[in-house]
Amino acid sequence: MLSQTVEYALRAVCHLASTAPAPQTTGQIAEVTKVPPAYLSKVLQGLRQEGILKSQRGIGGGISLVKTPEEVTILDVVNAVEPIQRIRTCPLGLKTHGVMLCPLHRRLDNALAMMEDAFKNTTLAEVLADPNPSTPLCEIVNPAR
Amino acid sequence: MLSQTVEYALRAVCHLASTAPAPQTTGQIAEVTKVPPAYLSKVLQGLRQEGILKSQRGIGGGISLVKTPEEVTILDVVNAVEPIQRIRTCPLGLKTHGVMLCPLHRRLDNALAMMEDAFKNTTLAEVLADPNPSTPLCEIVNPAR
DNA sequence: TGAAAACTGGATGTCAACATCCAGTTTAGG
DNA sequence: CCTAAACTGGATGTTGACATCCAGTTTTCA
Repeated sequence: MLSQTVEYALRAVCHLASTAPAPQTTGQIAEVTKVPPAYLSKVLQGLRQEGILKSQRGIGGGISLVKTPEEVTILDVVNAVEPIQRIRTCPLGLKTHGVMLCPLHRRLDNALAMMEDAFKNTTLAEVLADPNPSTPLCEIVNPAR
Repeated sequence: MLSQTVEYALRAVCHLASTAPAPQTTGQIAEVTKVPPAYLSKVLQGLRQEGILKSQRGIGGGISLVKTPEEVTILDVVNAVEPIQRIRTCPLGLKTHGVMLCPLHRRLDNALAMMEDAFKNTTLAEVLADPNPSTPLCEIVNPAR
């Protein structure tokens, strides 16, 4: 449903949010998030080009968030990697474009809108602050057993 | 977000629902739904193998719904083509499996659940009965202008 | 200033989704 | 029983997502 690349990107920014504003190297992020390092490098490049992340070369460098975790939403990250394609005109290309989606596509787009909204209303800071026993990347803080 | 194949499958079953219980040939469906005929044939085969559609060979044959439009939901069709993958265990493979999703994946799965619910609560009959000026496959019945 | 750390960009490989084509099979109806 | 209609299954082609590798560039710090 959500692409693998989106999943990787979200893991990475969540980790960066948890260490913000300190930068992390691609290797560090890859290890924590369990994303293939070579591919993560490409994903992070994309996020940098979209203005979500910034990078610093050389010793002590790495990748960090451009904004604070409070200012970045899940939707920002999703849209930077693979924008949610809302259905705005009839996919069959009929002249009924504009607001006149047929009942089927109206419903499909409503579902997309719900998802978009949910993502728009969640910041990285909220994810980090969630009163959940596991940390954002799933390592147990308070094992139940 | 939703694959092209799911879109094609939904168009096809919507058309079949509108003509139910009369069968339609692959060619007829392809024309109305504007789906590549050769590919539609494969999609319909999949839906038949999943028990959503049935086929009849020979003159006068074609494809038709197994159940009535009232009994088939959008989710039935979506799941037959490309099941919605809920997040049930930690995608990082950490030992925190079960109900212990981290805040990030809990939110992603909630979004999937919302979509799943929306699809589960809409039958083909409801789509057809929608008080919308355009028919399920977008041809205008009452042009506004 | 030089060497190691770290990102950058391009080339390349793999695989599944999307798509097409056709020979074969089944069936209705004359 | 024969022919045209219609589905079926396999082979094949195309493209983009996922993934890897490496040579090149930038930067820090000793």
